[in-house]
Amino acid sequence: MDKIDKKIIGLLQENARYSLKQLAEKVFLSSPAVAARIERLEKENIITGYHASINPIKLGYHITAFINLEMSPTKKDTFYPFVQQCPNVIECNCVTGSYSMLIKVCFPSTMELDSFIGHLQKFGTTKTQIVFSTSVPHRGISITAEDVEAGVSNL
Amino acid sequence: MDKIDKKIIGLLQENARYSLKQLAEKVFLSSPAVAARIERLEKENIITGYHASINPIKLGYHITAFINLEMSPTKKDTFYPFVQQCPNVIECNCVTGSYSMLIKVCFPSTMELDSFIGHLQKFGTTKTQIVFSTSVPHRGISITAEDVEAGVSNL
DNA sequence: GATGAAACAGCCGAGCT
DNA sequence: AGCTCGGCTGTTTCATC
Repeated sequence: MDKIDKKIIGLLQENARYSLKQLAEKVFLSSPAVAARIERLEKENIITGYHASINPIKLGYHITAFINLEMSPTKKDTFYPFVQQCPNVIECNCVTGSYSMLIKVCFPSTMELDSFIGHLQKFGTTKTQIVFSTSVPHRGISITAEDVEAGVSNL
Repeated sequence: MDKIDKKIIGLLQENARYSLKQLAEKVFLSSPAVAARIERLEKENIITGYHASINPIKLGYHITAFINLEMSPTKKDTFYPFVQQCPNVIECNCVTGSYSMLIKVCFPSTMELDSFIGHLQKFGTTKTQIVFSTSVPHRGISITAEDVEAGVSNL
């Protein structure tokens, strides 16, 4: 895991559809060398996937919200399969604090969100925050050369 | 925006590095036809990008947390550039409720997180939730044929 | 990790439905 | 208008060094 690996990762975070040749030019290596590095990064589970980002609003999903759910741990066995299969769940984390699950969801309107929260009552009590605007859209952790040298962020 | 477009979007969400030919086979179209559709979806800002997902832990970022920040709106002008340039900020949303900003961050350890929260005090009061585990990793809104027909999620 | 050849995929134009 | 088919170009992959 050297500087070139990090550069490749950075480039693939920027645009996962760069061709091997394009990547090779940018890191001053040959295409086969880049291909081998990417294969290794995938095998080591450093790169876990390549995903298209889509605009939920253009698909009619106008409401994004974060739901904090206070749930007794005994309910996990039914809760986890539920959130995993629910297409409106964008992300779900188990977090510290009394509101133990933090769930990010997307819905066409507040009506469907309301209905979803209703279903969540089965699992525990909820506290919902609807997003107004997004100043930083979801992105990967940045791994530029500066960060590497500094070890931590440039606070 | 028909069923085939949605299928293509779904496939690119699953793996953004599928070749045009692979996509073409899966949707029973020719590669040029798929290329034209993708170009259109990008131009219409339905597809906003293609990004590699990486495992933060493998890069030494062991702590992920959500920070709720209660901030007076007058501080936005300095806060927005700050979070946008900070590489540890994975996502930042303006949300309803008294804790107006919800910030997702990644740090090597709790030490750096603590230091970051210290800096945030300039902007307002914070409430932090550290992530223990992730039951649903960040994913795009799913747009399968079933969803399209149902209009909403299969609750 | 580089190079060169062969296989493969992508691109552009013409013709079709 | 949008799709397919053909050929040319560019890209990936494999063998060799």
